Amino acid sequence: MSSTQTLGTTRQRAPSKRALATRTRVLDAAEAVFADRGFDGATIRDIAAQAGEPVGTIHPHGGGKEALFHRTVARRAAALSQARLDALDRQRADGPLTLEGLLSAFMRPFFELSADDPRWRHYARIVAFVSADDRWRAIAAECFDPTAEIFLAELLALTPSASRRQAAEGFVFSVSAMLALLTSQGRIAALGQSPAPQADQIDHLIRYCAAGLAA
Amino acid sequence: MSSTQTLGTTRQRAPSKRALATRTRVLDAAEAVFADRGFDGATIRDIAAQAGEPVGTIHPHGGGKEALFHRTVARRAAALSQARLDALDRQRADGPLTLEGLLSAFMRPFFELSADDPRWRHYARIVAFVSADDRWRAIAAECFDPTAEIFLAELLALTPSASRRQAAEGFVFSVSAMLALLTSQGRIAALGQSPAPQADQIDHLIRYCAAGLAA
DNA sequence: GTCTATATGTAGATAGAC
DNA sequence: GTCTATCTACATATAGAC
Repeated sequence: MSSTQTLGTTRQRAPSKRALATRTRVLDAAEAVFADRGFDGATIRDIAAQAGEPVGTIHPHGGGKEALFHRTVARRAAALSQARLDALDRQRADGPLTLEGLLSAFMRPFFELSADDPRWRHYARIVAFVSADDRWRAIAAECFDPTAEIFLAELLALTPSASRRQAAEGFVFSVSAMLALLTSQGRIAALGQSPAPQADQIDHLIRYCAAGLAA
Repeated sequence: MSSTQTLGTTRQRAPSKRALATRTRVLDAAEAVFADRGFDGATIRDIAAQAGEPVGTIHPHGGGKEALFHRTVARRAAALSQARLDALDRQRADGPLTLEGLLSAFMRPFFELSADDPRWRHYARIVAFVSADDRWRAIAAECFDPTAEIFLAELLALTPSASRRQAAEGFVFSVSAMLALLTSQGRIAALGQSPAPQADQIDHLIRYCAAGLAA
């Protein structure tokens, strides 16, 4: 490939391929470090080292630590939402929606992506942080609430005896259980005294949440 | 009251009343600041300011930031465990133990203490941090696992068809739902679009978990 | 035991060369 | 756009006066 500076007439408006690649590496590195240490525990230097980039490169691409965190969360949010909504459509195509089907559409895509790609596993931990800490409420509202509203509306339709308030509580309980399964494998293994196949765990999670929501 | 230095024959082995009062204030302040900002976000200076003490006073009482965090978690752990075990005994006295009774004994004491005392509310947030982050596994193992084992054994007895592994998963799901209710009031209110009386929420939580565990 | 002052390291951010 | 070198601020921790 020729160098990027000899392209002649092309204006330098759009980021070059190389700049885009750097941005991706910086975001991947931020994802890994934020997942491992949390927002306050992570340092720009750690992220730069993980990305194999000099420290100064992080700021042009991230725009400060908070903005970098925001971008890290936002980057995969649309893909995650789309995977969930696609799964919901597929459940609907299979017949009338059930509680298990609804939960499956919400939860399974996350686990499938995490199984395929370690970066999605990092992302899952970051989602857990964002969901648990009111400090990131604005980010959660932007990235996750729209999809949550859709699933909550379906949940309300499936449990007509529940108030919206009760449905919201049950939804939050279920999401917290899902995030616990994604992030607390260590504790589960310690208490359970044996490793478990992931597929069984997910089936168990969905049964657990469906029964709880039905109650 | 007379000053502490004129007591004559008493050796200065045991901490003076004043020192004990300072220690209590330092731990209360640490509890509040750790709960608000997390371990990495909290600073010794914030804790000192909250306690109304000079910065240097924190180290003699806490022995470093990590040790101070450990002491903060450990201080109320015994009282919490005892409250849970007492509640379990009371449930047993009322007749054969049920799933709801077991969950009630584990969860209600925490909510009752939180309702009475804002410091217990801070403590609840810290417990959530410790439970969610593998970094504090050793502290969790020391402070919470012994009681968790007892309740897990009762749970296994009540659900004979479940393996230990499944019981442990269900237990972790239930604890995460409980902690979500303690820490995510903001998100629940936002999704639910109306405030909820706490008593109803706890009843709902216990019904939800009991149904999930029965599944 | 309590508090003041300070040592030491490292954080986030930026200015300016390439 | 990329990278080097550096600035400023504040973190934890401690040494030593009271």
